[in-house]
Amino acid sequence: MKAIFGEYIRQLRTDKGLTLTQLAARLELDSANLSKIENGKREFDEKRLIKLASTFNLDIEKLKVEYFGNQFAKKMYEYNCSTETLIVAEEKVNYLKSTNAKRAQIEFGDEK
Amino acid sequence: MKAIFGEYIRQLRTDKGLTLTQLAARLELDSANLSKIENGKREFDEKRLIKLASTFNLDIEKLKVEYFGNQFAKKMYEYNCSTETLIVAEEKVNYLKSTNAKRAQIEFGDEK
DNA sequence: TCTAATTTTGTCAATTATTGACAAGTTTAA
DNA sequence: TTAAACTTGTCAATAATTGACAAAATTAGA
Repeated sequence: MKAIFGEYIRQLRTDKGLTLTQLAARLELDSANLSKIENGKREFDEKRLIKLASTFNLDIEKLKVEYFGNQFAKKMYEYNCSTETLIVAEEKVNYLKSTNAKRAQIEFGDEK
Repeated sequence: MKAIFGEYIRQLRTDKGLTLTQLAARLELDSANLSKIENGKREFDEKRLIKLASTFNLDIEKLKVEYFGNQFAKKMYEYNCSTETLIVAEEKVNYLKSTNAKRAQIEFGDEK
């Protein structure tokens, strides 16, 4: 289990036998900063998820699960949130989807 | 269902018959900015959760559920994350708790 | 209607956070 | 050793957030 996203990147990288410098070049960042990311001292930026996926041939959907899963876990750990938080989050995301689906229908006038 | 935290604040505020100015004073912010928060145009800052709880006599744990639940839902909606994300988040937060509990034991030398 | 209170919107400087970059250090493995 | 790989520290540049205020719009009561 990798509960820090950087650990996950390090795993991918070392499995493929890449150096920090090599992967950093692919991701367009400094190798020193990639080192910090892998060691949990900097955040990995959302905008590089796609590059990461293509570099390692990963399913972007699964990568997002890993990335945001870590992010939420970190917050919850930091603020000592109850697991109820996640149930509520699920309700709310479903609610957002349903209301915005409706809104989109109205906006595009395809309510039939 | 309130899927925007600001809507939740507005509900609390109007239920208690407070004006923006009155609540803003309690929360130590500008009423214009509180208006934006309630309308989802600015974020409510974590550091004011405690003031919010005490103003409305809310259980801080429940308030955190509401706050972070909204926050996670927003991210998931924005990035179109699968609900699998939340399952993974739960696993990871449990993992963090168990490993850091262990680490704390080692640090404080109270492994007995 | 008129008016005062309330709320909303726009703007912008100040603060704060994040990032990119580079140098200098340490560790690792041949 | 020593060269490559990795880590750490620093700092200016950039970006994001915040606080503050003015002005406009809305609402509610007289």
